[in-house]
Amino acid sequence: MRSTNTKISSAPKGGFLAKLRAAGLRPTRQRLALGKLLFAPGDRHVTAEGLHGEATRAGAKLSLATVYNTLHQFTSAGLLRQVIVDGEKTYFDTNMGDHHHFYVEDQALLMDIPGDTVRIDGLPKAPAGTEIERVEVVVRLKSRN
Amino acid sequence: MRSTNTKISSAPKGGFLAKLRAAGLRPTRQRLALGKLLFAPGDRHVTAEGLHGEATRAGAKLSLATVYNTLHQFTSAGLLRQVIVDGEKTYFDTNMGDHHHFYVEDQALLMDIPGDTVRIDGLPKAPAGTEIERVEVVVRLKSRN
DNA sequence: ATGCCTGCAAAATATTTGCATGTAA
DNA sequence: TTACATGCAAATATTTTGCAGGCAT
Repeated sequence: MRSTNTKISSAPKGGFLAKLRAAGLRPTRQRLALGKLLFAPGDRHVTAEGLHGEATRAGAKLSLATVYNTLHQFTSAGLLRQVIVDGEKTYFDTNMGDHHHFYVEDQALLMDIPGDTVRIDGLPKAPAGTEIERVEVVVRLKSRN
Repeated sequence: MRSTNTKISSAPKGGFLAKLRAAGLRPTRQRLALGKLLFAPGDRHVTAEGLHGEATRAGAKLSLATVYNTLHQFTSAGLLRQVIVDGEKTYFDTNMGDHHHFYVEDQALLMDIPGDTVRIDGLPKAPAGTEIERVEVVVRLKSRN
């Protein structure tokens, strides 16, 4: 590495650094850069590739593989949730609350639906030997031409 | 090709051949072999790789790419539906009726939930400029150890 | 100082496409 | 016969892993 004078411990993102440590993840330059992008605004939906692009444009130097690894680490640590809607790309959601999703297929655009307004009735009980982990609702949309 | 004496038009699968023609798809050896596997029993869930394995074991000679292409063609023709639950693999479902899914994550096992018993209330209306195409419910299960 | 953990290059896996070739009309 | 659609090899896209080396302790 050329020049690593960057101070890391200068209290950058409020609780985020604490969250990282609690999860046993070291606050590296890469983690902090991605964390800043992910947790700064409100809720976000990102793909690995999209986030890598953002980070790169913001001047961070990291590989796409690191973005994948970091997203999965954040997910294991309970900071992100994985959303499966597309088959091609995996989305990660910063909204950890109970909620569902709108997905506009022709724009590959993902939006939250607040969870507490939605009620699902009439589900059969889980098959023998299994238990329910989560119920996910995806409302697929197409944009009106 | 070595020996192509196989008669194709000997009325093999009841309505399936007619369906193919209606969709503008020629009843080739490969299509018929896959169609037979897909539409013979009751409802099925397959992956491209799984179906390719079955077909090969049954003695058909075709490449995995052809299986992918055929599955997509059947989907466009309205004979199959694509189900997205896993991110890694794409599943195809022969059940075209309105229904939902159980998905056992640790076994990559997909099961139908009859659609007409499930009721979903409290969904917000579709965002401006879009309309609802389909509402999908996936109940994620884990097997009890 | 040192050993665990990180980050990335390279590999693995999944899917799509371009074109030589077979097939239905 | 002939044009068009098909099926597969090769290319592409996405994600995971093994290990050299950086970092917190």
